[in-house]
Amino acid sequence: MTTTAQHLSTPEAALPRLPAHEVIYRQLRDLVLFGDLAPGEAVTIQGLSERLGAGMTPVREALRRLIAEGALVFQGNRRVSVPLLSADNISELILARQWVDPHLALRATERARLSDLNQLRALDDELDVAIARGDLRAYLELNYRFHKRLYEIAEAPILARMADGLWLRFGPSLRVVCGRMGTQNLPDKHKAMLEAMQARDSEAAARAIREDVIQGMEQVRQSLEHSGALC
Amino acid sequence: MTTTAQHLSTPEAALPRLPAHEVIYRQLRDLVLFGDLAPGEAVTIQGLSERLGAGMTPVREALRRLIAEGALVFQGNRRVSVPLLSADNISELILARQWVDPHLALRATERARLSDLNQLRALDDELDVAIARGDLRAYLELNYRFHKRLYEIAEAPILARMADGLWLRFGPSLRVVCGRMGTQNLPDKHKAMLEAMQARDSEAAARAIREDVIQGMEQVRQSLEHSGALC
DNA sequence: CAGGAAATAATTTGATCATATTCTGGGGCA
DNA sequence: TGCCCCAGAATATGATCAAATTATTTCCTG
Repeated sequence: MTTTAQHLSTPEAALPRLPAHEVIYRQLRDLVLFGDLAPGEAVTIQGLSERLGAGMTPVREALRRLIAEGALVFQGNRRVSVPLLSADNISELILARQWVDPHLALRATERARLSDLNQLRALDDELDVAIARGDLRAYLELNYRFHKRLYEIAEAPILARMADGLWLRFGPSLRVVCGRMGTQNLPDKHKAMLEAMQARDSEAAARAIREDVIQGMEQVRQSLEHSGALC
Repeated sequence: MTTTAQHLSTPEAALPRLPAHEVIYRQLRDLVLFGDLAPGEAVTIQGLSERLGAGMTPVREALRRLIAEGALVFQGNRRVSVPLLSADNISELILARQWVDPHLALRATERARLSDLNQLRALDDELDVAIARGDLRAYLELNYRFHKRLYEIAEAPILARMADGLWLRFGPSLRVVCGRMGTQNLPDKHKAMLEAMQARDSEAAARAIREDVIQGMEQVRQSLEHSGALC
């Protein structure tokens, strides 16, 4: 019904035919990450199976993976849903990100090559455009890709996966918050970070990212407190 | 709410009939965690399916989950295996554990009740017995359960899962190292930690755990360096 | 006679398996 | 040595069975 591009029509046809469960996984992951599945919203295996036009085995595998990553929770016996964050959860996330993100930024600054810096700048420019347009979805996606790229540059796969996992947890709430406040008053610290990176001042880069993280996460926390337990 | 029909009070009488994929997952997890699957060792879906006497669908799901947690890697084409740790990987693990574990110990100290302390002490006593007997497998399992229990007491589910995930990554190597050096010269800092917890000195507890982590992980690192890239 | 609660019937969903299909790697043959 | 074919492994589907939630019915009480 809803979904189109089921098969064959991969954007880059040259890619080696990746398996269905992998495709499903990425689709669901994006759905969670960018808030298309709201926190608390429940999904069923068979429902997704029909919605995505795939068998249930690939869907099951994708779900297991996402559950293992904390993107979904296995609510009781029969429900899988996007987790609702409690105030304590938020505190944990803030704490964790306050540690990993700056650390990765530090490493990234030490390792970044010119092309890396250019890529980050390009992403940040696109981000500005998205903000100016008030395009929430693009904002969320570009903001994520900016940080994700930073993780990759750091060349620390284990820490990067930790950071990525954290993102999966607060992504849905971020959408809710931004949808409520608009994208205008979300001044990120990316510019300061890029300058620091260019100057090879890794400490400053780490500090900038730390501020960026705190700023964003505190906004989530406050929005959560105001709107009751639901976020 | 809806369900409360599960009788928690009956420990072994009414097990809620665990699904097969869950059972398989736990079996494989223990196999990895305690080094029964050596680093680098490859597994096949069909092989496990026969070995564990289950269909391949549950095995597939369990594998996806473990891969998502970093306990196994999807070796390119057709092999799933326990990851080999590089020197860089070890450094990342040390760094990460040096942060999470003390933090969880700190929280645990603030929250621990008398029964919690007694449980930890009991585990540590069993641990001493295992060391005295030279029972490697028991040592590994009890050491893990000691730390795991600590994580639970801290009541920080997200951080606890991060710490648990890290454990899955170096577990196999720990077995290799201990198998090589014996259990005798592995003096842990658990006693100091327990004392600090009892005195409600959370800073000291965090410090003790930090030393425990560093000590253990550095041993892994050194053993890795000596024996080439394989660990 | 009406309202509600408990029991039961029905539908939905999850778990598992047997099987078909696709793809990879290796061995045999030129 | 290099190419092609085949065995076997992994992927994916639909069917089947079991469990649970929902809907319905019935019976009891006020």
